[in-house]
Amino acid sequence: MQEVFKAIADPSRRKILKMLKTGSLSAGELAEGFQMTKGSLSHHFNVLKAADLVRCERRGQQIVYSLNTTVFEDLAANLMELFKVERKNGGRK
Amino acid sequence: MQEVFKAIADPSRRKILKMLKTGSLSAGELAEGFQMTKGSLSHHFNVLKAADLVRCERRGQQIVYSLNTTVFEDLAANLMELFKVERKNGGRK
DNA sequence: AGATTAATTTGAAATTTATCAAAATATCGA
DNA sequence: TCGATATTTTGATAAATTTCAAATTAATCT
Repeated sequence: MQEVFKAIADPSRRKILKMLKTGSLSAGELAEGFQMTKGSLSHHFNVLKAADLVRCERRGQQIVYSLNTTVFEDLAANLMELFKVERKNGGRK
Repeated sequence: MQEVFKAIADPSRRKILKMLKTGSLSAGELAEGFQMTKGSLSHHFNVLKAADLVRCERRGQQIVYSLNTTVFEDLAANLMELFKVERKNGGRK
């Protein structure tokens, strides 16, 4: 979970996540939204992957990234722990 | 909002927030939960204050910290933007 | 096989962050 | 006012992060 918090702490990475909200995009398509080099962006992809916030899949010559929303639930729960008062049953199964 | 994301990216700071969930605590009381020096902790307090996640108030010799939950709503909304699909009315007034 | 395109990895420089020890500030009580 | 206590601020250092340029890997096409 620490890796998730670290991942979303960077504005560029949050922008990547937002871009992926509407659907999968290749590394190149994502790069069009940024000034920085593809190499730098690739680093950010790695951080997002390490946090399991995105998945990637090779499709021919390109690598397609997509959002992994399952982590979001954990993040939301974890965030609740920081602020919300305990409930009898925190909504988990 | 960037400052909020940065603030919660650090485990020590998240621990501080959790400790304050149950109620206000002085800098010294908070320090008891950590190994690091009071100076280092004070730095973390500053980061949390900059993000407006905590408020502080001098009470005699000590300085008492408390959670500011109003930011939480903004954070939650901002987080939704990263993952959730848009709604007609995102719940804001 | 060689050339081209798409993306990642590596190595290095610049910046930021976390931490400590020591100095400074502020309040209280004798 | 002086001494003790609580906390912050400063200055320095070590570690992590961001970024670029260049080298590398992988797939496609002729």
